[in-house]
Amino acid sequence: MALSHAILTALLDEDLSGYDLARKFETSLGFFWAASHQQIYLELKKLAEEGHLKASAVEQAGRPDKIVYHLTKNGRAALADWVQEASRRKPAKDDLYVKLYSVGHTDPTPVIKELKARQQEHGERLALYERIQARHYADPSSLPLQRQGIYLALDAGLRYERTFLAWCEDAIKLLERSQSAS
Amino acid sequence: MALSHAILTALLDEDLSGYDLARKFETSLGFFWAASHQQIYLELKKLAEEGHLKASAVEQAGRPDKIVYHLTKNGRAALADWVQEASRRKPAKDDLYVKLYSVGHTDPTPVIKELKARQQEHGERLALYERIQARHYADPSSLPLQRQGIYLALDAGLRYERTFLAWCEDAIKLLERSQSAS
DNA sequence: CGGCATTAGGCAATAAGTTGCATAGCAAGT
DNA sequence: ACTTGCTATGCAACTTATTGCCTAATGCCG
Repeated sequence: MALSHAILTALLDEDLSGYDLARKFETSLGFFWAASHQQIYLELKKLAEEGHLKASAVEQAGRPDKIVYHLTKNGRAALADWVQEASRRKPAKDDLYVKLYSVGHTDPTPVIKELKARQQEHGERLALYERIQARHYADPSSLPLQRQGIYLALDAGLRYERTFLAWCEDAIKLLERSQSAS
Repeated sequence: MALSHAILTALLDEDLSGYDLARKFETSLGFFWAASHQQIYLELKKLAEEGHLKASAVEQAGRPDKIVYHLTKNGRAALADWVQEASRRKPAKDDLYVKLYSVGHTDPTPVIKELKARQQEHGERLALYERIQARHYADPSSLPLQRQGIYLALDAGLRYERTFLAWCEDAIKLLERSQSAS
């Protein structure tokens, strides 16, 4: 229901092969909607069957042939419908929060360890977002409309990572304090 | 893989029936890991079969009988193992961000509309978190260890909602500005 | 008594996502 | 000749989650 729409969205800009899409989903749209190549190839097949995409085989010299997908009028309409549908907030579904609930019952050390690992991980992600922003979205008000949406998504990512990191730090402090107190 | 652990976590505190758990997942842990009653009953069955939980039928007067689940030593160990495992960040997987990528290609009006709806929704959620915090977690440093983890999860929720709302406001501003400019 | 909400539990079909594996062409290095 | 790595596509099995539906006991309201 949703990866399919992400794929249609990615194909608004340009025709792409499954392989191209898989790489695109490692960055950009993939920051917000991750997908494996297996899943992508499967969805592409379905979308082509449903008439949302048109597949065309492209012979290549020097590398394997590929199948390039093009968004049809049909697909464009389906995407527009989906954009119009209201969507709801989703719970975070992050293991970390669940683990916090066990803190009083078991040793908090592994949770602290994980918080520190997350600090690292989210710090790296923040740095990545910051590089992208500095390189491509430094001046948001001068951006063409097509880039403004992406800028906003990136901005949401930046704010999220910063908030998470600040929380992380405080969480570690609190847990370490009560650990040494006991 | 994960709801099962959330259930085990919820049963650390007290023995509960499937029905009780389903209600618990409407708040508290459910803020971070949502689950329907169908899914919960299914997981409970599996967990009991695997020996992580012990099921006991309880006859009730004045209401239907129920099955109460108790965390076994086995289940407690499995949970401890899981807490020790490292977990990774998850992409947001929020439709809204995907929709932003389509902004330059279709009319941004529905996206603005959705942003406003989200403002409402996240505002309500924030208010709920704030009520809970004021009522139960007003003074974090004096909290017993068992409540500190929950406090931290709640705090993460509070910060997330505030960050999201601030972003929402700016996003609406930007999109409305470029809409009127075109 | 009838209807409705609450408590309590469940099944079946489908959708979505993950994991592991397989195939194959071609280029470049050793 | 052999291996490594990138490009390119896919299947199968499994887990996880969603959706829609169902049964049944009881309490309460009118």
